[in-house]
Amino acid sequence: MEYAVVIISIGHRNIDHIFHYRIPDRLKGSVKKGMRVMVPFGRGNRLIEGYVTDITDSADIDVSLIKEISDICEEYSVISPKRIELAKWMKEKYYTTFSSCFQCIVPKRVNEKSFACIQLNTANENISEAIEKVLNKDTKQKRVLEVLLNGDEIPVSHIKTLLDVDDSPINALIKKNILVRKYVQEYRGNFNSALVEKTPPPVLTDEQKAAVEKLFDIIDSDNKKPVLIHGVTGSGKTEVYMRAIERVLSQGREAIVLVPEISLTQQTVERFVSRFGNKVAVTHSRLSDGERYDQWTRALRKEISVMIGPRSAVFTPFENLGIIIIDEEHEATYKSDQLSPKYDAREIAEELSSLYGCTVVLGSATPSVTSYYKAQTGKYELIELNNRVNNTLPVIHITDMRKELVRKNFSVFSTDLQNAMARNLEKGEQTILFLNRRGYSTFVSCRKCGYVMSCDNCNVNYTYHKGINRLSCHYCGKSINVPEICPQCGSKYIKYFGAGTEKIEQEVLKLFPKARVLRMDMDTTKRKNSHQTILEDFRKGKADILIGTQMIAKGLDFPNVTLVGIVAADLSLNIGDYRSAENTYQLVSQVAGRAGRADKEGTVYIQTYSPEHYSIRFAADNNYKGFYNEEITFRNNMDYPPFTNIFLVMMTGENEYEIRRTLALLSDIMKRYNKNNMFARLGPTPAVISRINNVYRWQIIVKCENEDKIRNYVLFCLDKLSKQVSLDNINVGLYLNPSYIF
DNA sequence: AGCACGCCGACT
DNA sequence: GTCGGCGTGCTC
Repeated sequence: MEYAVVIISIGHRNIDHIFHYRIPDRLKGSVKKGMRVMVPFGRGNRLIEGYVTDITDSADIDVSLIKEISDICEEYSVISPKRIELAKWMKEKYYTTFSSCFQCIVPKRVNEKSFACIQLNTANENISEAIEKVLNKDTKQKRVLEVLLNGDEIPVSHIKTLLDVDDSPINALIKKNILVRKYVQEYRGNFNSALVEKTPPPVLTDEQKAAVEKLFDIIDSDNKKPVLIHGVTGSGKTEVYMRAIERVLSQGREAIVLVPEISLTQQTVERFVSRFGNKVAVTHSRLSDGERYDQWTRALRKEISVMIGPRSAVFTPFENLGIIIIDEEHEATYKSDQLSPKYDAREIAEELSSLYGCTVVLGSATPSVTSYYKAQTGKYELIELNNRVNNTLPVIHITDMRKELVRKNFSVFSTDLQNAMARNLEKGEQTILFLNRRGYSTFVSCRKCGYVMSCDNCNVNYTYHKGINRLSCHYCGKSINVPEICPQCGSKYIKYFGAGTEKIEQEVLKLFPKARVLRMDMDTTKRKNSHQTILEDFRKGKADILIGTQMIAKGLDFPNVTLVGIVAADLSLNIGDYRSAENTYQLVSQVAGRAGRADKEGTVYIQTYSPEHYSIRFAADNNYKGFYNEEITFRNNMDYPPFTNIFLVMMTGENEYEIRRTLALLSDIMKRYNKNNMFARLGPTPAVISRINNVYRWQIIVKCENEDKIRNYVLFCLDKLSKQVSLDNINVGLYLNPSYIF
C-alpha cells in the first residue's frame, strides 16, 4: 500500500509533523511528491490544504486511522524535493513550523485568471468547405473569420472591440465547427518589457573587467564560496552583476536579483529589462496576491529566467538556479523581523547555494560588518571596486555643532551650511537636507517643574507636530491638543526642544523666504503615490531644497543636487544599539553620496556633536576599511556579533507583574542549565520602549559564540518554563541576532 | 488551529 | 431529565 506523507497547512506546533494519507484509485499515479492536496483532517474531517513531502509504502500507525486524500490542488508539484529540504532546514534554523516555511516557499494559492480565446478548429476535417460558405456571404461572421484565417489564437474581447461585434457571430462560427473557444491563463503583474529599448552593454573599465573575470571563475567552478563585492558608489557594480547573469543564462541557468524594496524603482528594473528583455520578471510588495502568484508560476514553468525583487524573491522557484545577487547587502530589510519564520534572505541564499550549487553575490558600498568580517576570514571571496566610473567624490566637511553654540549660533544650521545653502540658491542648484526624525519638536516640557509631555499608553515622549498643532505619539499614533498649562504644576511656561523635519522646513523658510521647499517624511507621504510625486517634482527642478528622513537617503540620484546637509549625524549614534556606529557610517555615507553626481562637484556638511567619533570621521573620508578596523575591534572587545550570537527573548503583555515574574522564572531556569557558564545572560530588563499601547515589554538577552547551542539552550529553557507556568496571557518573541535591539 | 467530547450547573 | 457553559485533548 502506498501512502502520501503530508504536512498540514496549519501553523501550530502540536500538528507540525507528518500525517499519512491513502491515495484513492481515481488519483493513483497523479499524486506526486511536492504537490498541494486537500485532505480531511480532525474529528470533523474538515478539508485542509497540505503538502505531499514524500510517498512511502508503510506507515507506523494503525492503518484503520488513515484517511484518503480528497483532491489535488494543481496537476503539478509546487515544491521540488530540494525545496522540501530547504523547508526542513528553515524549520530548524528559524525554530518554526513546517507550515510557515512552506508558506514562504510557495505563495498563497490564488485562483488563476483565464480569458476566452478563439481559433480555427483544426480538428474539423471539412473546415475549408465550411469556411468558403461563410466567406461567400456578406455577414459579420465573414469579418470575424477573416481575422482568424491565419490560425492565430485571439482573445474574444479583442475581436469584439476590433470589429465592433457581439457574441452571436462568434457563437455561430463555433456552432458550425469552424472555430473553437479555449481558455488561456492570463498572467497578472507582467512587466511590459516591450516598452523598454534594448541597449548594448557598455565597455568595462579594467577594474570591472577583473571583477567580472573573477566572478566567471567562481560561477564556472565547484567552489561555491559566496562573493562579497565591496564597490564604492558609482563604481559600476550593477554592470558587473549583469555580466555575471549573462554568463549564467548562457549556461541555461537562472538568476535571482534581490534589491531593497525602496530602491526597486522603475529605473532599476528597466536597466535589467533593457539587457535581458522578456526573460525578466519583477515582484514587489505592491503586487496583489494574484499578480505575485502568476509571476511565481511563470518562473516555475521556466517562462522567465531572471527574477528581480525584494527579500521574498529569494524563493523564486528556479530549479536550475545559477546565481543569487543581493544588492545593498547591508540593508536590514533582508532580514524579516516580524513574521515567523524570521528568515534572513542572505542565509536562505547560502542554503540554496549548497542545494543547487549556485553562486551567491553580495554587493554593497558599505558592507555589513558581519559580511566584511566573513570576507576577511576567508568565508567569503572578496572583490573590490575602488574607482568611480565617471563620478567624482563630493567635498565633505564635518561641522562641530558645539563650536556653533560657543559662537552663540543656536540655529539648527551651522554658519557654513547656511552660507552654502544661500550660494546654492543663487546658482540655481539643488540642496538636500537630511534629518532622521519627523515632526516639529521632539520633546515638550514644562520649564517650571520639568514635567515632560508623554503618551498615556506608551512610555514615549510626545512629538509636537506644528502642521496639525497637536502632540503625537510615534508609537501608538495617539495625538492630543497642546496643553496651554502644565498638567502637573499649572505653569504657563511650556517649552519645545529638539528639532524634526517639520522644524527644519520652517527654519529654511525663515532664512530663505523665496526658496521652494519640499518635505518628505512619513507625514507627507501618507497618500498613495505621494512618495513618487515628491521625488519626481524634485527631480524636475520644481523645488530648490528637499528635506527628508531616512526615505530620501537610499539609492536615488538627482543630477542637479550639489549640496547635502546632514543636520544631526549623531542621532543614530545615540540609540544605544551595538550596531549604532555601523548604522551611522552607512547612513552618512549614503546621504553624502547624493551630492554631486553627473558633472557637477558636490559639497556635504555633516553636522554633529561628536565630530571625533570614528563612524563619522571615516564616513567623511569615505574610508570603509578604516571604519571597519575600528568597529571590528570594538565588537571583539565588547563580545558582540560577529564574535558572538545574540538571542533576544522579549515578553509582552498587559500585566506587567506577570511578565516580570515569568521572565524572572525563565532567568532562574537559564541559570540552572547554564553548564560551564557557556551562555552570558543580561536581564530581565525593560525593553528600550518599555510600554507601547499599554502593552508592557520586558526582555532577556543571551549571548553565546555557537549559534546551534544558543538556539537549543533558549528553546530548551522556554520549554521547561512552559511546563511550569501558563504562557497564555504572555506573548513571547524570539529574535536571533535581530537587526536592532527593540 | 479548531472541533468534538465530556463534565458541570441551571432550567422548562 | 436536557440545554449549553467552557476546559481538555486529539488530529494520519
